[in-house]
Amino acid sequence: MRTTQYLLATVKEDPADSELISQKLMVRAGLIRKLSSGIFSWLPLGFRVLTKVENIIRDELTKVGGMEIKMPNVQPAELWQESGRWELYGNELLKIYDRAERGFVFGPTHEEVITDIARSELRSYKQLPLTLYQIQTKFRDEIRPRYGVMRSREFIMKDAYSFHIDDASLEETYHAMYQAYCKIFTRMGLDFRPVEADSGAIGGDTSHEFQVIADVGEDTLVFSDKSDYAANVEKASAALPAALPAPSQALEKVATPDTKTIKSVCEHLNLPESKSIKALLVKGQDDAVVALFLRGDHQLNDIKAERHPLVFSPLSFVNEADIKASLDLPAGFIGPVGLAAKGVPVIVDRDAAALADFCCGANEVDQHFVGVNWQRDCETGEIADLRNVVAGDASPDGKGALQIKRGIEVGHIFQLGDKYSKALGANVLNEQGKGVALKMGCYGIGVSRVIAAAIEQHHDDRGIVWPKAMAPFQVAIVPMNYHKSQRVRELTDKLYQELQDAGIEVLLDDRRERPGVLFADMDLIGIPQRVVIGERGIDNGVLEHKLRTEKDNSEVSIDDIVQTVIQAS
RNA sequence: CGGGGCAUAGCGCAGUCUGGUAGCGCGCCUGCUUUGGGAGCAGGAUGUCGGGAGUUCGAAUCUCUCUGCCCCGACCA
Repeated sequence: MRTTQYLLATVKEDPADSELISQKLMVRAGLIRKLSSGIFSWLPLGFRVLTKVENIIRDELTKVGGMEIKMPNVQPAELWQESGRWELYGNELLKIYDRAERGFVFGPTHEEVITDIARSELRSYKQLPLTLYQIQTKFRDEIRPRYGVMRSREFIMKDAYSFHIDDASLEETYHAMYQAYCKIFTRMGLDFRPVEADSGAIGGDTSHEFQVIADVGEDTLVFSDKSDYAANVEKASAALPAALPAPSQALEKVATPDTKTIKSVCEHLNLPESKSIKALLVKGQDDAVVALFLRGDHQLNDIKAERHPLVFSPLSFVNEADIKASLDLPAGFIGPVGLAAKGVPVIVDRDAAALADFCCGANEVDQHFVGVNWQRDCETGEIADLRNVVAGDASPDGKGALQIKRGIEVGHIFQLGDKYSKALGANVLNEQGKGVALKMGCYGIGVSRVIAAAIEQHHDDRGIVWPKAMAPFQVAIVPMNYHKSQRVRELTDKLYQELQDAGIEVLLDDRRERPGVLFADMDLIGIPQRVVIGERGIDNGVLEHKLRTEKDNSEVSIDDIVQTVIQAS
C-alpha cells in the first residue's frame, strides 16, 4: 500500500476529549474516530488491526473445534422475556421498537439466541459437545462510557458458547478454551494473566478472567508472589487468620468524644487500626438491618457481602437517620457488645473474628470499649470472609504473600451450567433416552478493547509500538527524495514489489513530504520495521533497517534486505 | 442517574467577566525555495460562535431553555 493512496489519518495534537494514552494514540494514529459518546468508527488502519486480532482468534478457536456463525444484532423481546432478562438486564439493554411497536433489543450478548438455536437444533447427546462462536458488534448502554474503545457502548466482541451432556464434558471444553485463550493473548504479544473471577450477572460457577496487566486497568488483581494463585480482588481471599488468642485485658468503657471515624478513635486511644473493629450496617433480607463487622484497617468487599444469605442484593447501606430511627443506635459508635440483644443479625469478618483485646463502639454516643473479646464480651454471630485482601496478606494456598496490580479485562470464560438451557427449555436425550438440560459454557473476548489494551502496554513517546501479530503492516518503506531521485525511486519501487511478492504487508510512504514528517508518522502508527532508502546508502550498496522497538538502525546490503525483513516479520 | 466542567474554522485554543463589524497556532489550497527527524517566504479558502427563545439601537459576550460532549461515583468484554 502506498500512503499517497491510503487514508493515513494521522493528527499532530491530542484530541481534547481523550484521557488515556491508548485513546489519544488511536485517534492520533488514525485508527478510530468518535462518532458519538461511546461509539466509534474504525478507519482503514484501525480496521486492519481489528482484522489481525479477529483472525488470530478464529485460528485458535478453530483448533479447539469452534465453528463460526453469525447471529442477529436485533433480537425479539419475546426471547428476552422468556429468559427473564428483558426486565433484569436493566438500562444497559438497548430496547428498540419496530413500526408495529413490537419490542426488540440490540444484542448486548447472545445467550438467548444461541440457546434458542441449541434447543431447536440439538436433539441428542450424540451431537455433543459442540462449540459455536461469532465475532460481532454488541451494544451495551453503559452508564458512563469512557476511555475510548476500552469502555465503549458499541464494541466488537467474540462470544463463544459450548454445549454438553454433562459437567465433565463442560469442564473439558472449558479447559481447552482456557488454553486457547492463553495462546491467543500470547500470540498478540500481551503481558496478561488468567485470574479467578466472580461470575457476576451472567451466572454460573467457575469463571476466569484474562487480564492485561496495566496501571490504567479498571480491575484490581491479586497475585501470590510464590505460586500460581491469581484472582480478581472481587473474588480473592487471603489465607485463614491464625487462631483466636486468649483474652489478656479486661473490658473497659472509655470516653471518645467526637471520634466517629476509625482513624480518629485509634488516634485518640493510641491504638493501631488493626486492633479496632468497625461496623457497617446494610440492608438485609425482609427489610432487616444487618451489622457487618470488619477490622478497622480492612475494606468491605461488596460482592462477598452480597453473596451472604442474610444480606440483600444489591448491597445497600442503611443511612444514619434510619439507624437512629429504627434501632436507636448512634452511627459512628456501633459495636458488637450487646447488639445481639437488640435483634440485629451480626456477620463478622474472619479477620475481625480473630482479634483479641480490640476496641469498638459502645453503642453510646462518644463512648468506645477497649479490651473487648469475642465470646467473653459479645456474641460472634456468623463468621464470613467479607473483606478485600490487601498487599502482604498470606496467599490462600499457603504459598507466599499476595501482591496487587491493575488489569484490563480482555477475556472472560464461564461455566454456565444449565442456567439458560433450563430457562429456555434446551434439552437433549441422553444415552438412556431421557431428556436432560444442556450444560453450557460461554467465552468472551473484547476484540476492540484488546487493541486499546495492547497500546497501553506497547507505546513510547513517539507513538504506538505494535506487537508483530497485531501490526497493520509489517514494514514501512521510507524513501528519501522519492520524487527527485531516479535511483531512489527505482530501488524503492523494486523493493516494494519484491517484499509484496514475498507476502509481506508493506506500507510505502511515497508522500512528497520532508523526511521528518515521514519518520514521525511511521513511528506514530507503530509499524514494526522501517527501511530507509537514500542516495547515500545506495552509493555504498546499503539500506537502513530499523525495528520500532530499537533505538538504532542497522545497515543492510541491498541484496539482503528482503531476507532481513522476512526474518524480522 | 447524582455532582462538576466544556461547546468559537478540519484539529487545538484565545476572545465572554466589562455587549460595538470573528481571532491565533496547526492543518488545507496555489506558487517559489528547501529536502535524513513534524521547513521558510508570499498569496488564498473555510465560521448559522451547538440549537431555540428573550433583553438591547446592537449579543460569541447578558438571561432562560434545550441538546451534545468530557470528568468524578454504582456496571462490564
